[in-house]
Amino acid sequence: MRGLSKSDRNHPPASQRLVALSGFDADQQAAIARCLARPQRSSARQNIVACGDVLPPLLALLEGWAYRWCVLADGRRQIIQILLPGDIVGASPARLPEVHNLTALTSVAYSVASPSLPQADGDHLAQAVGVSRAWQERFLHRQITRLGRMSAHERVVDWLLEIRDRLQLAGCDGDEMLVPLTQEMMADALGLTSVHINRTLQSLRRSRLLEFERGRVTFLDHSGCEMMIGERN
Amino acid sequence: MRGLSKSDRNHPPASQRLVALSGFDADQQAAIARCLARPQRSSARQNIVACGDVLPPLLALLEGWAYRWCVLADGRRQIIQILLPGDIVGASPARLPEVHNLTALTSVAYSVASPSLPQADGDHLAQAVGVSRAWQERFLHRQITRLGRMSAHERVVDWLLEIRDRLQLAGCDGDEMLVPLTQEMMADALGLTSVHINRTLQSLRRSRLLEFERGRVTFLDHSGCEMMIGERN
DNA sequence: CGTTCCTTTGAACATAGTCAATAAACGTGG
DNA sequence: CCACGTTTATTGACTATGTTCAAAGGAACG
Repeated sequence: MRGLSKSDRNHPPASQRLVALSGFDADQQAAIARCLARPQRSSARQNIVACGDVLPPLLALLEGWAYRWCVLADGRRQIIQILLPGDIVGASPARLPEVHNLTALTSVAYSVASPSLPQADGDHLAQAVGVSRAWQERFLHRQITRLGRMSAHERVVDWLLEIRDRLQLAGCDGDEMLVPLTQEMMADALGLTSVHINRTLQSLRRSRLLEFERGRVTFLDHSGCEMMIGERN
Repeated sequence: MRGLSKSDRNHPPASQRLVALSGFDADQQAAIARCLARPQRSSARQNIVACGDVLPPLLALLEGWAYRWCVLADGRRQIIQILLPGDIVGASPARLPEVHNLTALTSVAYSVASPSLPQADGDHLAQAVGVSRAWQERFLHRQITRLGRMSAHERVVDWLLEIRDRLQLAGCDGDEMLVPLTQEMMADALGLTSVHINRTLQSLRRSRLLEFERGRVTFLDHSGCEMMIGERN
C-alpha cells in the first residue's frame, strides 16, 4: 500500500467529486462513466477549445486543472473560471461558437460524451450536467462579487478558499494544497496585476494568514481567513 | 392605431425576445406560452426570490426589469445580473437554496412554469431554458471580464452596449433607451462607487460619446463607443 | 410644500497600476 | 552536472485611478 502522492491528493479522481456534487450512487456513477468516451489527454498550456470553436455537447474534466479565459483587443486577459477534476462543461443548446478559450493548466485528461447513448444513461448524464452547471453558475456569481466588491487581500483569500472547498469535494483535505498557477495567472483571474498579487501574498504571509510558495498554499490562520470574507455558504 | 409608448419600446413583450433568442416559430412559442402559468406581478423593489429560498423550477420574466444581487457582511452590494423581459431563470436540478436575491427593478410581470406539462410542451420549454441559460452564461462571462479588466469608462460603455444589444433582441431600436437604474445601482453593478459613476458619465458626455440623464441613455457616437471596447461578438 | 431620495461637487486619501531593474527558479542542451 | 536562456518572482519609486467624506443642490412624490 502506497501513500498518496502530492498529485493524487491534489488531482484526485474526478468521479469522487462528481459524486459529491451530484449525490449519485455507485450505479448512477457507473452509468455516467459509460456515457463518456475514452479519455483524451492534453499537456499543460494546450488549448482544449479555442475561441470561435463550438464546444462539444459535453466535456468532463477527469484529471488536472484547466481554465477558461478571454483576451481584450489590447491584450488584457481575464481568466473567467478555473476548472477542477470533476467539472463538466456543456455546450449550449444554441450551439453558439465560444468567445473564450478553454486551456489546460496542467496536463489533463478529459472525456467527451459519446453521441449515441442508451436513454437511461443519457438521463443520468443530463442530470449530472445540470448539477455541475448549477454549481458553476454559483461560482461565476461569486467570481463577479469578488471582482466587483472585494479588495485585493479579500480576493486572494476568497479565491483560495473557494479552490480549497472545491478540492475538498474531491477528497483533498488538510491545510495545504497545490495551486498550479503563476502569480501572473492569479492576477488574470483576480483582476489585478502580478506585481500587486505578489505584494498581497507577502502581506498575507506577514499577517500570518497563509503562505504561498511556488504554488504551494498553506492556510496558517483558517478562521482568520474565513472571518476576512464573512459568512458564506 | 396608436404609437408605441416609451414603456412599450423599452419593455416590449418578452415573447419577441424569447423567439429571437431561441429561434422558435409561432407554434413553438405558443407551446411555451402554454407551459407558463398565469403571470404574477410585483412592484418595483419587491423581492421575487429572497436569499435562502429555493428558486422555482422555472421563472420567466415577461415585463419589466429585475436583478440578482448579493451583499457582503459589511453591506457592500454587488448586482450580479440584470434580467430583461424574455430572460428565464431556472432552478438548479440540485435545488440548492439561493445565495442571492432576485428583486424587481421596475414593476414586473413574471410567470412560473406549471408543474404538470404535456411532454411535447415541456420539451420546448426545456429547450428555451437551455438557450436562455446559454446566453446568460455568456453575459456572466462578459460581466467578469468587465469587472476584472476594464476601466470605469469602459465598464460603463460596455455595460450599456450590452443592455442595448439585449433590448434589441426584443425589438427596441434606436440610439436611445431607458435604463431604470439609479447611479448607485449602476455602481453596484459595475463594481464602482456612485460618485465615480457620476463623474464617469459626465466625462463620457463631455467627450460626446453618450448621454445619461435620469435613466435615459442616448448614444451620441456609436462607433466611438464600440471602438472603445474592441471587437466583440 | 416638505421630505426623501438622487445627483453633483470638492478636497483629501488609498488602493492598485506602471515601469524598470534585479534576483531566483526552471528547463534544456552540452 | 553545469552553463545558459527563459520564465517567474521580487523590489522600489512614481503615477493613476477610483474611494471616502461631507456638503449642497435638484427631482420626485406623497
